[in-house]
Amino acid sequence: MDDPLAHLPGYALRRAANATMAELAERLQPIGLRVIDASVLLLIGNRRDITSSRIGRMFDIQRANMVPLLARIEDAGLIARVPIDGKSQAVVLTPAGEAKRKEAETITARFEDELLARVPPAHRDHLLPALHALWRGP
Amino acid sequence: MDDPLAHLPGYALRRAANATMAELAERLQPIGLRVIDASVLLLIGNRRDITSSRIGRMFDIQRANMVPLLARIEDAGLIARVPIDGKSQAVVLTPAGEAKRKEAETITARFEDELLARVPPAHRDHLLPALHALWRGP
DNA sequence: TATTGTTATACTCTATAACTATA
DNA sequence: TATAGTTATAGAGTATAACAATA
Repeated sequence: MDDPLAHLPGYALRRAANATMAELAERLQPIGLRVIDASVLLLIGNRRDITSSRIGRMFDIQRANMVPLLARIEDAGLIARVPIDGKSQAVVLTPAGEAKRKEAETITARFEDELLARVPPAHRDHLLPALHALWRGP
Repeated sequence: MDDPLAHLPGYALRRAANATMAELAERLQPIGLRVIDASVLLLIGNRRDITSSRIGRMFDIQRANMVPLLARIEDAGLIARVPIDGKSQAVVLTPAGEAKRKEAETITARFEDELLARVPPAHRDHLLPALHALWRGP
């Protein structure tokens, strides 16, 4: 396609992220999860002290936008709320949520393995450190 | 923040892409461009034969979604349409568009340099090849 | 005073279907 | 028959402001 922007790392980064996320979305669709849903289930895991605000902070999602997100996952029966104190509530997995988390884990683990396998061996071990430098700083 | 998903390449890829694109958007805001606007101006360059459909194909944007995108850039006086035949029209830069393209080029070139500089030297030369393998295949 | 959870709202980005006109 | 350009629309994702209740 002769893309004159292909040599730009920021551009290639966005294209690679878009392509891989679209593929992961496809693989999660059969179990009824979006990418962000699977991320939330994996993040919660067996913790019983994680709040909506904290999930939002981890994923850089505004508190306000967590409301419909968690509501949808809750309506699917995958999470429940457990009061911590008068104003905070833990978000925890239901049994169905834990089962779904395991499915999501299988799919994403396989997907991440395949992603790495696509990177030529000479570059493979450099990908994650390079991405972390761009995302989280040095 | 102790992110249990940080070791996943796909997750790190998305986070790195989001962070860098947000930063580029900030840098382009002073000259009134979005990231996609700058990409379009850079892609057109001095070509006089590129169509809306072709830009869409290059960037994986649906034809239908190119309409409001180009309309906005056209309303800003940066591009014009030149008929190729009865059904196709070239999208070309106006003089103002060419001036804006130069500004965008300066900003993005500097930004891309800085991005690479953030990657530790040992990993730097591996980033682009690794991203290309994920995006465009082997 | 700061934080949690929430409502409401608006804007961007993306996906799909359908239509007209031309190659 | 395939492609270009367009309209309309719906679904996501994201950002901001505001509010009540609690720490």
